[in-house]
This record gives sequence, structure tokens and C-alpha cells, in this order.
Amino acid sequence: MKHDLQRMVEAALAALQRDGTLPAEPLPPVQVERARDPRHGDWACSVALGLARLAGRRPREIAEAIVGRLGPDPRVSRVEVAGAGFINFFLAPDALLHVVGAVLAAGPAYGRSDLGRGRRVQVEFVSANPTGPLHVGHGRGAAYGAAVADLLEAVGFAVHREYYVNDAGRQMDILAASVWLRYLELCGEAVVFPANAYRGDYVWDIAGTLHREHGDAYHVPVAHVFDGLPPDEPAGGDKERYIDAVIARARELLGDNRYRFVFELGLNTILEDIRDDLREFGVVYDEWYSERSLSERGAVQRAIERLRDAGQLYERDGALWFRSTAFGDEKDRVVVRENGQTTYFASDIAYHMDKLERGFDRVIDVWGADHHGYVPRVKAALQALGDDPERLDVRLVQFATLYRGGEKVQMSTRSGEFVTLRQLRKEVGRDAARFFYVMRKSEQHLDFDLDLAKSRSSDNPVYYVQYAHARVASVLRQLAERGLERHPERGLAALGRLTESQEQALLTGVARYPEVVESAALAHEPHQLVHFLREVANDFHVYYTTHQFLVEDGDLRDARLALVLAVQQVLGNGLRLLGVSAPEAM
RNA sequence: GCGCCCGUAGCUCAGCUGGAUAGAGCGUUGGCCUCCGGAGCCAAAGGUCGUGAGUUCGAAUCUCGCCGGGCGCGCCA
Repeated sequence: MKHDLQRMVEAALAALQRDGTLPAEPLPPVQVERARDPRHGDWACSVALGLARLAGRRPREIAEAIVGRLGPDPRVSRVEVAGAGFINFFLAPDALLHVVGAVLAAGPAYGRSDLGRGRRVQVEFVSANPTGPLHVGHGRGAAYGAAVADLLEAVGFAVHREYYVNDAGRQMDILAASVWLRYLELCGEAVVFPANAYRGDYVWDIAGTLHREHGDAYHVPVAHVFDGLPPDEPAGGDKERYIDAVIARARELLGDNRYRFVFELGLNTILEDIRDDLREFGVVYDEWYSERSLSERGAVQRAIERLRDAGQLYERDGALWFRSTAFGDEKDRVVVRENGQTTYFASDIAYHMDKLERGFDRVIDVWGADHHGYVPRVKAALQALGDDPERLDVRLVQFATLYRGGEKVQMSTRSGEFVTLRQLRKEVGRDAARFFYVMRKSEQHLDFDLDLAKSRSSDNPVYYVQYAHARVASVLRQLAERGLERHPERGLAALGRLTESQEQALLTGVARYPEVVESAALAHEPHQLVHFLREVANDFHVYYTTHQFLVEDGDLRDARLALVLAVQQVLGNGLRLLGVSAPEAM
């Protein structure tokens, strides 16, 4: 409808250009929007206001001229010029009715489209270091990334969901060392645990596996481990330098093969845990992309060579620098350290180069807001490589703060006592977690009220929407209990009986759904869908309390049931796009 | 100091590429169950859109300054 009206106005403008009322130069695009106020009709167009100066005429005058040139459309009952020069379209009373049949025919496909025309989009999200379980911060990235991916898929993009596994860095070595030290403790050694090592319970679990399955095969007397190391932080030393020394010593004492085994055990155990966690959260990936594989394939070196060929590298202080300031970054960045090792940034350049080489039309990165300083340098690298940085869209997700009993829930990663995503799911359930995480726009800080998420009342937006869905199912059960039958064809034929204001509101809501999905997908803003679902649920609950559906009059009854089923379909389709279940009963 | 995000009702937040009288939920106050699930609904009160300028027919929305809050500024990942 929207596009039809747009075309009608465009045609009118073209006619006005031909007869000289409007200048022949290119005109601004015609926007037709849903009117917010019912008195302004169903759709409104403000193009005349924008054309006023261009044409040297008063807006209302132009609007009148446009209206005079509009072709007829049986769905439009009235067009009027109002206010400063708005063109308001009033739809014929039954113009909306066909949407009910369309929804019921399309079912789960209602709201989907081929807008994306199969263009390939990659969404990379979560990508947390596999050094421990996911926490509630990662949960928001997971829920957001999954919803964005599902939305894009719904409007016809070929979506590739990817998790970038940082399996090569120093953090992984710290994990390996942590596991090994805990293992030594299980072997009966007294270990002073490094300040900078991972001390969560899961480290004990992995060490336990190692000890249970391999006995003392990895046992080394603890005196050998710590002999001659620099002081740790509590002893007045540097914790970073200390942990690096512990790692080096572990490598030396275990040898390559055994060290590698401990390393892999830690990595794989945690990765498996993350994978399960996300799967249970309804988040699945097409690919888990290994950082290590980049350097093994020579991609990192190749990226560096390409930057060198482009003349964007230079040496200073023994390190190799990328001139990112030439592309808007605030300072240049090291890609190869003085000790010859490539930096994480070098891997990331290679990774993003690789993403674009894989042929994605568009690449979306979902990052925690604390990484925002990283955006300019990655874009700078793409630009230096001759790629279009516009193809990369980095979405920053702000942190979530948990509240319980009105109090902020304290989290401390240092002590290992953080709230994990798994704990959150267990406490509030998957549906509430998925819904709450995407309720706010991503760049907005999120206050996550645990008590509200758990409550079973209309205060809780998840239950509110789900309840509307379940209520429809309940009505159908009631229909059967009363020994009545639904006649779908009779319902569709009698849709003209739906004249109550609540019915009109619901018809509009149902018709708007595809527009909302499209808008939420293109803007990468699932919260738009959340707000829409709340509105429709509200309209439904109002309808429910003011009117009986199961009335004596069979035509009216079937018409109302058809409408209500269409509403249920929309709510269900929307909830599923957000990863939330749409229950038949609660 | 520099950079990014945020500042809208008592609280938590919407407000789509600038558009007609700024919206919702919670909370407050007052109402609604012989009837499909009250896990619901209705009504009222409540706002100088942080602030000062600018752009224009029109600014919560765009630009700049200032104030306030969050985050980030490593040869860590």
C-alpha cells in the first residue's frame, strides 16, 4: 500500500512537471508515512512542503495540485490537504480486510520478503575468548546478533552467522597454564596460584579431567616450575611478566606435545561449553572461525604484505607499524612486535580482509561497547587495503546491568564470581532473557530487572505478549468445548462485520507487521519489533476485554475468529524472530 | 586531554531518513470479575525533550559550544 501510494504521488509529480507547474529538475524522493493521528487519515505525505521553495509556490497550493493529478484507486476513499500542506489519504473501510486472509494463507511466512534479494550478509557476534564461560554481557551480544541475523534472513538476505574463535592468543596460554597449575595441585603439590591466572571453578573442572584421565603423566615437581621466576604482583613484581614466565616454564617442562595437549583440552572444553550454552539459548552458528587458522594459512602475513605494498607500513623502535592515522585513526598501530610476533590487530586485519574476500556484500560485527576505540583502526586497515570500509558495519552493544530487589547485582570477573549467561537463563528462562536483552536499542545501556523478568504478570512484557498469543489458543479451546465449529471461509467472507475501533486497530497492526520487520531488519534494530509486539498485544487485550468473540451470530463469530487468528500469527511470527517461544497455553 | 555512546514524565524507555497537539510501561490516584484465562482492562494526574545558539516553512530529531553520566584511549586479546 505504502509503495502504491508513493508511486501514485510520483506519477502526479511527473504530470505536474510536464505541464510546467513544477520545475523539470530532479525532485526529492516521495515519502509516504503512516499517519499517527487517525484524524489525519491512514497515510500521509509531506512532499509538498519540501517542494514549496523549489517551485516558488505555497505548500498547500502544490498539495492541491498533486491531489488534482492523483489517479483513482479503489482502496483510497478520500484524499485531503491539511495543515501546512500535508496530503492525507483515507482508506476505504474494507481496504484493510484482505490482510486477514493474506496472513492466514501465508502463516509462518507472513512478514517475510525478498527485499534482500539473496545478497550475502555476514553477522559475526559474541566471539568471546574461550577462556571461560559466557557471562551476562556476552548474552546481550548473543541475543542481539541472533535477532539481527534472523531479521535479515526474514527479509531475504543470505545470512552467514559466525563466531570468531580467539584460539591463538596469549590469553589462551594463560588458560593452559592455569589448568596445568590446578592439575599440579590435584597431584598433591602446593601451588601459589599466579595473580593473573584464571581462577574460576571451571579451571578446576578441566584440571580434574586431565588428572582423572591421565594420572600424573603431566606431573612435574612444583619446585621446578617456580624456580628462578621473577616476582609475582603480591611480591612486588609485575603480574603480566610473571604469568608469561610461568607459561614459558610450562612449555619448557612439558615439551611441545604435552603443553599442546593441555592447551587444547582447555580450549576445546570451554568452546564446547560455549557452544552448548548458546545452542540452549537458541543461538546457532554457520561457522566457528579459528583465529589460528588465519596464521596457519599465511593470511596474516599476506595482509601485512598487502599493507607493505600499499606503502602503509614503517619500522620504528624495532617494531612494524601501520600508518592508520592516514585513514583517520588517532594514532598508528603496531602489527609486528619488537620480538617478531604479530599483534592481535594484525590477525584482525587478516580476518576482516578474509571476510571481504569471501564475497559478503555486507559484514556486520557485533562488539561490546568497550571495544569502540577499535573501530577506526579496523576501518582504516580495510581502506588501506583498497576495500570499501562501508561494507563493514560495526554495531556496539552497551553493557547490561542486572538488578535484583531494586539493587544492582555486583559482578566481579577478577574473583571468578561473575554471573554467567547459563545462570541467568536458569533464573529467568530463555524467553525472558532473549526478550529483555533486545528490548532496548543496542547502544542504550540496559537495566535488566531480574524480578520483572521472572514475574508472571502484565508488568512483564514477555508474558504480556505471550499471554496474548496463548489467549487466542484458549479462545479456540473454548470454542470446541462449547461444541462450536469455526468456518474459515464464512469468516473471511464476513470480515466486513469488523467495524469496532478495536478491530480496526488490530487490522492496522497486522498490516503493519511486514513494514516493522523490514524496518527493524534494515536498521539492525530488533527493539522496533519488540515495541510493535507490545502494541499489538495491548490492542488485543483491549479487544478481548471489551468484546466477546464467541457470539451467537455465526458470521460475526467467524469473522472475529479470523481476525484473532491473524493476530496470533503475527505475534507468533514476531516472537520467533526474537528467539522467544509462542506458547498455546501458559 | 582526545574519541565514542547516552541525557525525553517520579522511574525504565519509544519517538522511523526533520513534519501536524511529544508517546508507552511501571509507579501514584480512582474504577472494572453472573460473560471466551483478572497472567487482563479503563480513567486521571504527570514533560521548559540537559542547556545555549545556528540551519529552515518547520527541530526531541540535523550542526556547533557548554553541562552531566557511561566507556575507551598498550609492542593485551
